[in-house]
Amino acid sequence: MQEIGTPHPSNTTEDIVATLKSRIFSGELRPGTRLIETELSKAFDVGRGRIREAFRVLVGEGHLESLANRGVAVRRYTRAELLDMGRVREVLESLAARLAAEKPLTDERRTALREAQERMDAAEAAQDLETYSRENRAYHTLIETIADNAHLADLIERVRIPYLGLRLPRIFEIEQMRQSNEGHRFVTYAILAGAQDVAEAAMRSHIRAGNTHTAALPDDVFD
Amino acid sequence: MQEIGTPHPSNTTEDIVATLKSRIFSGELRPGTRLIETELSKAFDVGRGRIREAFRVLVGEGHLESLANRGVAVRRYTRAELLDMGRVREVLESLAARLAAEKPLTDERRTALREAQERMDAAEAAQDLETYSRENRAYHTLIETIADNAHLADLIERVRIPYLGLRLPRIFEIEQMRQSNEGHRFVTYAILAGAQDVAEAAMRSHIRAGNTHTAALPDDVFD
DNA sequence: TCTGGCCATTTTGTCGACAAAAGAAGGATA
DNA sequence: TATCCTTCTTTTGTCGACAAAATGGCCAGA
Repeated sequence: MQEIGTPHPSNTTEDIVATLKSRIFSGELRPGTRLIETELSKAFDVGRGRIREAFRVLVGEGHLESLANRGVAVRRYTRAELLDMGRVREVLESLAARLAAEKPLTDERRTALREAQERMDAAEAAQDLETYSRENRAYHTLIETIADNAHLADLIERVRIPYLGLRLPRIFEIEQMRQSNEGHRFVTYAILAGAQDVAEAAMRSHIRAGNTHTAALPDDVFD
Repeated sequence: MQEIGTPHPSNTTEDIVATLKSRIFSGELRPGTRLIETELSKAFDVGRGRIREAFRVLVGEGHLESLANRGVAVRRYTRAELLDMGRVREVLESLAARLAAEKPLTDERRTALREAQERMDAAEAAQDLETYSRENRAYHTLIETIADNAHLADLIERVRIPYLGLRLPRIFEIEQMRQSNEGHRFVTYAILAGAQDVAEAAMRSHIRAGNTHTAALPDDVFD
């Protein structure tokens, strides 16, 4: 028996996709975690078919991997894959920086960019790794927004996620944070000045520096 | 009644995905074409559910778009989107060229690359647009193979497809072909010489030239 | 106590059936 | 003749049920 006006549970496939994705992003669902259809079916109060379809979308997007008669699991990454993705991320984020520098900036956006930089500077000064990490993420997203290229944002999402999914021992040590933020300042000023080549180059070396740390990750991160 | 040893039609979801994708690639299924579940269900001799799951994968990969109570259709692209993708493609293919130049090349690969270039040269000399177009595709694929970065190849596929799906009036005019192949020669020699920066820059301007033509496409291509 | 095979349980893969939504056809009214 | 409304058909969205595969536990034999 069904409530009037709610012919079917209102959790649409897209809702489920979005929810699952955010759980993967947040690291709540760690790489390798197997997703059980019946479980989620009950949790979302929805037929198994809908869960399955949501799974397929995520597989297509590359966030889940399917396991042949064993359903799906949150995608895992080898060190080599992570490094491969790092190289790609380098050029994608650099392009975002270039495009951002290309656009004529509105006053709102100039302000937003400056404030984002100031928040990172403050976190650096306070040596608050947690806040810095969050603001760092927001900063890169802001640049993608300014770059205004939907495809680029999609692809970047695809090479950025696993960094969040992995439980890294300590993503940023204090000294790394200092170097990272110095990179940000170059990028910020270049974008504000409309210096496209500089923005691109600065972002590239900024990301590359991050990748160097990835390469040095201990083996037990890849469980 | 079912044959022994074939408990279910052997068309797996992945098979269906692959088939559909190749039809989209080849242009047999043009952008905007609506895909009917029951139709494909009969064609593949498979339940509708499996077709649906295949659809979802393709949606996740970005090759199909879903239409809210009207199923899915082959993804369409506006001119603006195509240009956005062009910018992204620029940096991705350039990275592929750089990575290819980075790798120590085996003799087989040196030969393969030289021969690919020679085939394009021959097509250029013969003014055979059809062959050149096919060899051009193979050439870029070869570079991706040499670059040996699975993620990169995936992402490139995602920004390359629509060019093939669109029925362009004439992708290459003779003069365009000549310019395009000159670009290829730079890239080829740079990779053979291990000149990473040159390879990257040459590929970038090669792709950019192609994008210029995209920008000049007539409106009626976007039906 | 360890090893190996057998059985119960869980979980996935698949289909067919039903209901809702969209689209097409045809008729009535102005 | 044009427009709107009412069917009727097509197509999608959803679920539950069944079969195959994998998993885990149990017991027997060494």
